[in-house]
Amino acid sequence: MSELLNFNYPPEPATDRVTLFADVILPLPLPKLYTYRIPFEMNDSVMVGARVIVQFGGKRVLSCIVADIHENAPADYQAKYVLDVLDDTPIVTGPQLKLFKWIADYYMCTLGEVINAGLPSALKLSSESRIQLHPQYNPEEDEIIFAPQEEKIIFALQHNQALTFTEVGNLLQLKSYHKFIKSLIQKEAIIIYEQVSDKFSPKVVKKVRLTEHFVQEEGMLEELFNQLTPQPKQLDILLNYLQKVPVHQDINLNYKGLEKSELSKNPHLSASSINTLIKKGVLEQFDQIVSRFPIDNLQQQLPMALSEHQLQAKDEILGLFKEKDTVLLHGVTGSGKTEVYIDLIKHALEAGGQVLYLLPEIALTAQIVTRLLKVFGEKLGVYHSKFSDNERAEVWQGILSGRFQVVVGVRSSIFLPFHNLSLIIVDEEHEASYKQYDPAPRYNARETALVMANLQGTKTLLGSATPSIESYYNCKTGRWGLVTMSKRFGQAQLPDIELIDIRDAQRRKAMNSHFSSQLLTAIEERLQREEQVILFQNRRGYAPFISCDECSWIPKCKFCAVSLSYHKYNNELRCHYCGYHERMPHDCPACGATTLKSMGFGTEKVEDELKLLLPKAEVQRMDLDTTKTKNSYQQIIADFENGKTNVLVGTQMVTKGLDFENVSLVGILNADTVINFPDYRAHERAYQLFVQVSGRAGRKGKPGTVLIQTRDPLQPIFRKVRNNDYESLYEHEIEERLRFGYPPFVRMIRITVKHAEEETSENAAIVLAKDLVDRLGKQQVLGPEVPYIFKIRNLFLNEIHIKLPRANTNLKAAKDQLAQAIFNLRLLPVFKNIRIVADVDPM
DNA sequence: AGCACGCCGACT
DNA sequence: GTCGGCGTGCTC
Repeated sequence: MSELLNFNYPPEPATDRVTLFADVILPLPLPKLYTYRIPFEMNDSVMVGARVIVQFGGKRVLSCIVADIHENAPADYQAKYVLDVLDDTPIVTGPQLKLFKWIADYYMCTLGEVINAGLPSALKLSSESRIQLHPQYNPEEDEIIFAPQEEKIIFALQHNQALTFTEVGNLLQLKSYHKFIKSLIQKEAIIIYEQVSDKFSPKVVKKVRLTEHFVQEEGMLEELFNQLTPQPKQLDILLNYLQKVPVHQDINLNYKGLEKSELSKNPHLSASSINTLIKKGVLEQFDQIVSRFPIDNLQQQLPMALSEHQLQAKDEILGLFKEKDTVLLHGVTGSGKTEVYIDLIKHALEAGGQVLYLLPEIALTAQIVTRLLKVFGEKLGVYHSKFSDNERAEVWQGILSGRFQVVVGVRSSIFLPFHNLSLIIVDEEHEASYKQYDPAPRYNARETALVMANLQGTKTLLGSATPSIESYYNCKTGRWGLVTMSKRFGQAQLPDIELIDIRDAQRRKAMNSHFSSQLLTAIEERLQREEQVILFQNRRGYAPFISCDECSWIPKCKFCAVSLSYHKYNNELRCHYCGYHERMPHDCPACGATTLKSMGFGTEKVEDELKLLLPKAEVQRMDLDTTKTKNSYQQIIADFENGKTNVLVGTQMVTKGLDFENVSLVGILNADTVINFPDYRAHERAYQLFVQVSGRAGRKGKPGTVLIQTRDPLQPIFRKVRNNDYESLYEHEIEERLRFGYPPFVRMIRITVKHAEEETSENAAIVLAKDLVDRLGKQQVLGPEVPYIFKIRNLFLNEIHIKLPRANTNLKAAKDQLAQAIFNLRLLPVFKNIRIVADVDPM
């Protein structure tokens, strides 16, 4: 859809007496809604939740969402007119608008930012200013004197319908081309118009079918055969068509027709003879909108019958849903939670509602999608960040039209236009990736899901083998229901977990670089038995930093306060915070020595060394660097699945959702970096990570082994992981959180103050913190403090933490105070350019 | 977020 | 004298 839009919309004569105004959400980080006047003839077509086109500012034309329609004329300004309506039904539903509002309020961002994150950009419209020749301008007759540049533009416009501003710039090889455009407009040789194009285009296939009267009327087909006998090629096509579309068996099959490409891919049948048949009126061509999610070759399959434990869990969940809105399913890895979900989804669908099944990015794999497609077929929509924009828009429209009733998706699928949810599932509920950190909205999809469930009066099921402390606390206090599955599915047993003391191994000279001989031997054994191994190292790249042996020089990022990581495959030093990279120097830039040594180790080094130590092993690495291209992830998984690789080395990525039957050993190369992370959640995370990785070992009959290398084998967390003792982890953690005042006992807001000058950043943080103490009380404000990484992208950081007791706090009031304090700070001229980010419930 | 307006340095 | 740098402020 594209159309010319008149700039100054002329109001039509009043045919309808009511003057309506629309408050719209612009897709910009603006704090409030903007009010536009609805032209009378659009009174009936403008709807809340539909997109309209408006002019915003001097020339920008934007599409935006109507949030409200009313009759209150703005008192202090003249409202511009709504230019056009894009949708004949709302694309944002009522409950969604309420949810967006909640997100904006709770996470302290603007509605525009929520819309921006939520809408696939194919549903957002882009406008680009274009120029074209003035309709009244006649180059032959009108004698206007042009500058040479202007002549160039006119010439170009005589050969092109229109030019965008950028194109004009390129044409003239000039940045300052606006004056020529301005002058041409004055001379009435050109006009400017805004083209707004709707980028969403459903996928269309060309199909053909027999013209109706050949199938409707008796004997017509025989006659057609006779007619076509002299043209063997055309007859061939007809026979081919009838073979693939057996009209004689069922007349209705003809209606669906056959893809044109399906016919022409047969080398004997040429496209031209197909076209001849179309011209003759034997066949007719038509377009059909098709799904971008083909489910061909997938047989609908009934889900496996639930085991006794699964049935029991399901019944418990349904029982608890009668009294609680939220239930946590705590099931050990391999206990078969997914089957329970599938069963519950079926149950919810039968009740006639929609279902949202949330998964973290790395857990949403082809494996799980295939499994769900087999059960739910065309009813299933998949929403993944790797999908193209059109595909995402298609899921959006598919939910609105009722085509998709189940959606499996990542964090951002919480924004989809559901209107009739009957169940939300949040799997791997503890995952930190449900929280978006940058940019705004800094929302947590798990929390947002609970709010959405509440808005739509439905239930939420959270699932995890290692629940977050906060969620478990909610169960303990009785707010949520808790269902536990403690048995692994089938004969699968929990893996045997062993610790390897690195220090001891070093003393005994039993370390081969980063591998203990125990781990190496174990890997070799598996290779001999043709079993597979997963190795986990929580760091990508080759080495986290390098250092000169002579002078101890360490390369640092120019823009961030971090050392550069060494990536061997492209011989680069790279900053993991801003992406800055440079070539690895040959010798030390500080002292000239050729003694640069890599320190520490990442996945790349593990892969490298393992290949040297075990030359026979097929080693593959899976981390951010090896999964950048579109299909690389699937390829790595496929190679591992069919046994082409024996050892998979990777980061977090290898810990989630992958089920490989042949993996009998999992190795954790350095557990200490995970445990000693400076954060109140470090132990919780470490426990989750170790349990999740361990879960990859030994499925279906074979008990697996997990080897953990550590310098501190007495660290209590290992005992808890070995004994699968979540309760004891929880008891310990919740006590600490109560004692030191952390969630779930307080709500935290992290405020980051950023400025290019170290001192200004610090001063602003001090002033802000002081103001916050006055407003909220001394107990509630911590800091400011300089974070461990004190500079990112050339901005110096300072942090303030606000802790609001969960009980007896007016959260809204506190956030208003915070917003006020930030606003006031900016009023001071020194702090004009200060950037402040508030992160509610940071992870 | 853009995009205009506005006030200071290096060029025809 | 102009071009063009980006600081600041507004957009219904």
